[in-house]
Amino acid sequence: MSASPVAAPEASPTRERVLDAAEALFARSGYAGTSVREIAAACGLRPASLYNHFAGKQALYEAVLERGLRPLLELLERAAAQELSPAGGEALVDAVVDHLARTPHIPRLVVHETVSGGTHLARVARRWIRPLVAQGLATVKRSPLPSDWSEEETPQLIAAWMHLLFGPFALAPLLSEVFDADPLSREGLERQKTFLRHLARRLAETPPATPEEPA
Amino acid sequence: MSASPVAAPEASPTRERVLDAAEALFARSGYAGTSVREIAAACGLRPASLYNHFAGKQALYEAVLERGLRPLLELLERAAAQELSPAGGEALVDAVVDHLARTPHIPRLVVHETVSGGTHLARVARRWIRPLVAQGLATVKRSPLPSDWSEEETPQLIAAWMHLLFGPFALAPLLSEVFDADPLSREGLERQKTFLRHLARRLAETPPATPEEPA
Amino acid sequence: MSASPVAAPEASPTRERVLDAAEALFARSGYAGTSVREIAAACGLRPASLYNHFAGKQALYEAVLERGLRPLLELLERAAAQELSPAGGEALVDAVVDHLARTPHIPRLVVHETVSGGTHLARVARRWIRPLVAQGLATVKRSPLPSDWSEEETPQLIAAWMHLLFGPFALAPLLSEVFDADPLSREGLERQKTFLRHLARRLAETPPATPEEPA
Amino acid sequence: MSASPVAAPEASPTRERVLDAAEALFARSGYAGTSVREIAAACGLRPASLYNHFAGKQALYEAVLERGLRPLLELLERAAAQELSPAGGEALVDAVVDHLARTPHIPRLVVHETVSGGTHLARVARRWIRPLVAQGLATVKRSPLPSDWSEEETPQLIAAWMHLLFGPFALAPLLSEVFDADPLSREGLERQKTFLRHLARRLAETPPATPEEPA
DNA sequence: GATGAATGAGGATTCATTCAT
DNA sequence: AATGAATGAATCCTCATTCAT
Repeated sequence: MSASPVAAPEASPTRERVLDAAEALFARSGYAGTSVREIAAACGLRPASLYNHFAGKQALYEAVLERGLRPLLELLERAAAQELSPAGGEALVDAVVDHLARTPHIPRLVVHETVSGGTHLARVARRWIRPLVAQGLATVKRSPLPSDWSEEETPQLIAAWMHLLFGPFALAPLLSEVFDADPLSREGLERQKTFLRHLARRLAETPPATPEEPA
Repeated sequence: MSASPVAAPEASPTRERVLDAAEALFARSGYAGTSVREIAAACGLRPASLYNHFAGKQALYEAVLERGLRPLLELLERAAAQELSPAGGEALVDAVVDHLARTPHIPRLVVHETVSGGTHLARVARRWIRPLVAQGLATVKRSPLPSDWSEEETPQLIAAWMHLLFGPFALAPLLSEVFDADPLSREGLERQKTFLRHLARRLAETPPATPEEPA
Repeated sequence: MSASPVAAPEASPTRERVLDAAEALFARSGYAGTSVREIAAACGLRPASLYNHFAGKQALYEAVLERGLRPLLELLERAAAQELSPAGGEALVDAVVDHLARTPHIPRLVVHETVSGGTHLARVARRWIRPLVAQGLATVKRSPLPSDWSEEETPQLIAAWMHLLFGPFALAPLLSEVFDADPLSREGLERQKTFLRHLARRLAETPPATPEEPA
Repeated sequence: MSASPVAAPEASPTRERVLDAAEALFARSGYAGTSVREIAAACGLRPASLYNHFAGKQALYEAVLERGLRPLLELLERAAAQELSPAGGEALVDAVVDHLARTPHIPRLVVHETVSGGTHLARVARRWIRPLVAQGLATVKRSPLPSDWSEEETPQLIAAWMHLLFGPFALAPLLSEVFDADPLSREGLERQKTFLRHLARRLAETPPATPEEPA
């Protein structure tokens, strides 16, 4: 398989090195804020050499996004495929946080892309995320657990979890500055997981009888 | 500056027009992704003219951030100054969402800046947000309402609210694509407020006695 | 007229300087063989400055072609408008040679463009040259002079005159090398005019009764 | 090179394939307008492979010119070697048109090279064409046929035939556009040959007594 | 206050070429 | 003989900025 030049279109030590460097830089500074020169320098090449591996900056960017997003989407797909047991929510939260912690560039990349209204993610969204969300919605509707959440609120709930899961990674620089603690450190992540599990539990439980909120 | 005794030190119709255009573009594409030309075109000027009003792109950017952030910080300051009544959380959520809805560029701008590790926001954070957070933490600690949340979790809680409040604005393009509904439309915002109020209530209430759960 | 920025889209000392330099270089080396740097250097500017006057290399090229072609086409148009007197052919030949001699870059430019199958000239051809040729054909047909030339041969005849008129200018470098005499010098041009007049006379006259010639 | 005793010093199937592709592309777009990549792609190789056959782009170009020019020059040489019979002019015209029609890239290539003042053709001109022209001139002077053409006009006459022979090939794209008929089609070439024979006859014949042209 | 023109620095990309394989 | 990978030089062009007007 090494001999055939056609076989695996993506796999070569250099190619991966380029992808790694590009991933880090795109995650840090976004598409527009990253220059091909920087990427080349970061992986010990000259700019011209990158073009032996990728058709251009845009193609490189999409390859980075593709490579980074696939495992995440697969994780979510696998999760969506299983019925959500009561404890399942917490397990999923843990799994996602653990995954994101292993590829911390990706959530920042995703947020960069999303906040810029990037066309590529829009395509990914349509092809991958929408079915996922659809399945998630279906699952949530079927599951008995949400107590006082109305059906109308489920989109917000799903979006909220997205913000809660991606936000800490994407906004890590600011949070680190504000709270004097690196949220991506081992303890930071552990705390985050504990917190999100706690939150998941609280949201899944039946609320106490609400004493007729006056206002 | 001569007329209004209270207003900002510099204010002129053109200046404001430039700031408006720049705010929209920086919010859409970030600092690196926005060119001075675009800004100039968007407010009917030539690039050279912008330099009659701002020292440069960076200065313009900071002015935009400054102008956009001040009211938000003041809102939070006022909120932090009051004791948090039980219903106060919900009121604050409403107030913040309403404010952000009125300046929807700002949360996107903030997320752009934050995710890029922008140095400017870091400074703002140190000067403005940290004291705010400190005061918030103090208030939360004093307040009787948090039920089963440990002190350790308050930073996460505060950060979580930040994600929940800013996320929907920042990631609006993706959410719109995924949920087939514009989260920044009137109904979208109303739904979001309802949801967040609901969430605030749930988080503030004492949880039912959770019998088991060993870990 | 100087004050209004809209009035004359083409006219400014610098712009003309750029067009002059570009015309000479494009004529010498063709579109692909001429770099923006060379053009800039040839008119005492930096490359970036050219973009204050032209949208890009292609636009500059088309402006050169436009500017150079218009007078030539107008000359031909005026000529085509008049009936072709017997001596008219010779006068036209003289006029065209004189015109081309005054703008010797243009025929080379045209040949460059033509031999490259340039898309721009194709458009010009359709819009300008075709009607000209049509009119020329009509005139020729109406005129009594062609003696033994058949109607079928008129396209060839017209094309031949084109080659005879443009060729000496376009291929001047080679001819100069081969004949040890600059065809674009004063005497060269005079000789060329004499020759073409002679040729025109010979082609217009009725041939002597060709006795034999079987095939 | 081993098999054929007479043939070119270097010849290999691949080499010829490369030359073919290069000839077509150089003829279409000129030297500067043709990239090594294009040539390689056109003959199913990678750019690097070309360097196994040619020292570089320039060498490849010269090989193309060499290969294309040699038969043409030999044809002219043979023609020049014979006394020019009265009908010889027409026969030569036919022979040249037939030859050019068989290698239509070459005239375009020559025009490209010539109009660019290419250094290579200049060398070829000095080494090959000048002697040819010299011999042609000598022949013409000796020959009784030109009637009213003065000796001074012979260079123009020779150049004119060059324009008439090469022009239709080189400018084929434009002519095709203008006359709505492909001059390189079979009928087009036939018509061109007829026309040029006609022209040659007319130029060779003694003109009728010119009635003292007044103007 | 507005701008046309100029520009140094840098943008992405293509070029012809080399070399180890 | 063929090529993947690397690269210096050059490509066109955009950038933010300045300055005289």
